[in-house]
Amino acid sequence: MPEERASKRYKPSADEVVNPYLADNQDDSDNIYTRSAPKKKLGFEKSSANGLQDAPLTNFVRHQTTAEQALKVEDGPLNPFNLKPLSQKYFDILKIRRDLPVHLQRQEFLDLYHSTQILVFVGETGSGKTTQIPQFVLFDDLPHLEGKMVACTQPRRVAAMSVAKRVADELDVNLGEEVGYSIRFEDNTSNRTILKYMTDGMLLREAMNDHNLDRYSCIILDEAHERTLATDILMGLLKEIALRRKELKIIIMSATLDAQKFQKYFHDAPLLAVPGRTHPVEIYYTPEYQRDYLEAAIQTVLQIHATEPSGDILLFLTGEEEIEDACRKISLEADELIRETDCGELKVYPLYGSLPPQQQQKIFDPAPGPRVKNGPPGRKIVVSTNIAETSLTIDGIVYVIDPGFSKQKVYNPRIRVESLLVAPISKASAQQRAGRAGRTRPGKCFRLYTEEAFKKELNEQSYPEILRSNLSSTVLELKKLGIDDLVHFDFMDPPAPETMMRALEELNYLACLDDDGNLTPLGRLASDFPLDPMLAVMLITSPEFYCSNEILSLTALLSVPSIFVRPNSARKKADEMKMTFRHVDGDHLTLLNVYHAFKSPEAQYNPAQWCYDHFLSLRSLQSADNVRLQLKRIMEKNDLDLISTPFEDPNYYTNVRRALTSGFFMQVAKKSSSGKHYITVKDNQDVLLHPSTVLEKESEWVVYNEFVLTTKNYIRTVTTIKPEWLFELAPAYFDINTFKKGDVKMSLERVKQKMEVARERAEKRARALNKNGGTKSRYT
DNA sequence: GAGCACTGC
Repeated sequence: MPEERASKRYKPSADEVVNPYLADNQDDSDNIYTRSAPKKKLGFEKSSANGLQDAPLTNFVRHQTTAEQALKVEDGPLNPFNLKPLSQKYFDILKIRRDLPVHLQRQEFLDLYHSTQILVFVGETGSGKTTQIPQFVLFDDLPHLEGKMVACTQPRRVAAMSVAKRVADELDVNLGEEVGYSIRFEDNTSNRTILKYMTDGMLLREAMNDHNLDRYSCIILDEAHERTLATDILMGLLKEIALRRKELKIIIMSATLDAQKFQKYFHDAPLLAVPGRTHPVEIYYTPEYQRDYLEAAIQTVLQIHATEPSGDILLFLTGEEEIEDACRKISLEADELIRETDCGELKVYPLYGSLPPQQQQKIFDPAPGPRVKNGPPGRKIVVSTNIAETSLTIDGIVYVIDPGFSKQKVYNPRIRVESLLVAPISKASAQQRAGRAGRTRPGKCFRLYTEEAFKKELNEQSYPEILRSNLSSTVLELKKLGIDDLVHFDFMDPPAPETMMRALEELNYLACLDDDGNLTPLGRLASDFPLDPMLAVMLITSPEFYCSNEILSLTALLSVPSIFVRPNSARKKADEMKMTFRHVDGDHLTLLNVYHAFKSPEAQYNPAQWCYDHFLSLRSLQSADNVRLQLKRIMEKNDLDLISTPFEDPNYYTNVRRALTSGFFMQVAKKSSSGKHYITVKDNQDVLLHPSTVLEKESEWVVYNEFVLTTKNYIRTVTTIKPEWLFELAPAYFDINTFKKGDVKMSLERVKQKMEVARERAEKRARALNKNGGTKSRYT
């Protein structure tokens, strides 16, 4: 079988990593990113903010320090950042740190860092870049002298938290003081903080209110190769900020693969590459195309178990159902294998995002021991989605099986639908997967496709998220970030024009942007909420419908994973339980009912038990509570009233439905004349109500929360509305002249006529009433 | 009569 080393170890030579242009022209002002600001000598003669007169850093000159200087200070005895004596634990960790590959290149890093405003840094797994580089920067940037901070972004919350904790230990400070982290719902920093780990989304949020990110002297974007939406926007933004703030330093950190693309994007920024520390992984390909990759995967598992030395297996599949199915089959076949041969026990663990945390934890259980004394040891196999590719690391994996597929989000701007499709992975992904076999010792990766297919059919990189998403939120954010000219915004990968047009159009209908594309007051308000624009607009306008408390709850519920649990073993019971919360007018109102029940004293007495009994997800309900609180604070900050229609008022639920319509008028469907399906308004797509709905089939007009494209076109989470509301609440969108001829248009015309007649009658009645003096409910 | 790859504010 053909072989290939998955993890190459290399150290780039100097001419590979140093851009000659920059090296020769360090002070050339033509290069906009070369820093040539005067170097200040920053002594401590005067009393500095921290009173560090005898501080170990006294002789450090900002942006002129050397590795040697830093090493000496690191050796103690005083902590340079809080002047306390350094602990034994600190020195123990220091030894390990000095052993990391990145340590050898500290001076090289500083030289490059001094020479440029923007630096691209490439470090493979195990190089120590995430923990060490920000510290290298700290000793050179001395942000505390300027009242600034160094920021390091991560795509995931757990990473931001755990790395911050690690680095706080390494610097011998308390987490939240000199070193802290900031993620949604939790800001663990203080006025002493000089190094802040944070999610990329969090930094983007900060940029919305601080366009120059003035509180930072250096910004490090880590894991940039993952190309999250937030990282992509931040890169474009930082490219602009760099022009306005010549003294700001920027480091883009990435795994090897597309470093050149980053360099090129940042005006040929210099590159520093540091090797990683992983074990070699042998790659095996199948000699021919595998029609049934699931079957091939199972056979490979059994073959490894029967013939390979001990070591755990990681198998990548695409989704929950496929994984559960594979786990069952593997267990059955393994039992048979054990009966027939003398091989060890095989323990099978599924792993995917929606698995309850206790079950996710099980993957870390050690592999089973031998069945008989002196027999072959047992083995564990983890069958996982992409979650094991980046988010979760399992030590002890020696064998990886990669069928070459994953579920990927795709966006179709024409019908404005995001959906999940099973598609071939990229070469970069395949390499990442293979790398999972070499974390603790040399490993093997079995690719269930041919080498030819790998070379010719797989894309180099996965498509960045920005090319696969609905961008209405992003466009609103960009506008709030002060980017007026979106067409000329320098995206690393510009999204499809149609996607941008769709987003602008949607925001215009929502009155978040005016006809010239400028942010309206409503748009500015909406951008303050971490929500999809439609949800934000619904929430902001809800006080007008006397139900902002209810819409606040509903918005939170729609922003978290499904609160309904439906175990395979008890589907019927779960469905029955759901029906006890049912509101006939639809799923949104049913969600609200569940939430209210959850908040009742009876449920709060023992929420875990209550949720279990009612087939509800405690995790989702709690996170909805969390989101609700955050949104509530933003509402209060913006003086948006929190009000309810009295529950006894007949309009209680009607008001909620009207508020819902005011945000989701673009997601309305009407029953077809045959009554067999629904048609989406304006897009004229044939859709079906999702089988999970509690809605009765008679409803003529509905709003829906999601369009899901699976085996069929479904609309999910649906509630009935009155078509009259559409003209009343979104007259610009429901301009009959803009509709294509057909079913929907005809119905809308009839509704409009009826409304005319009713209006005339009402006027007559009103004139009569006025004479006699009438009353009106204030809640409609 | 079905499903929820994974993140993030």
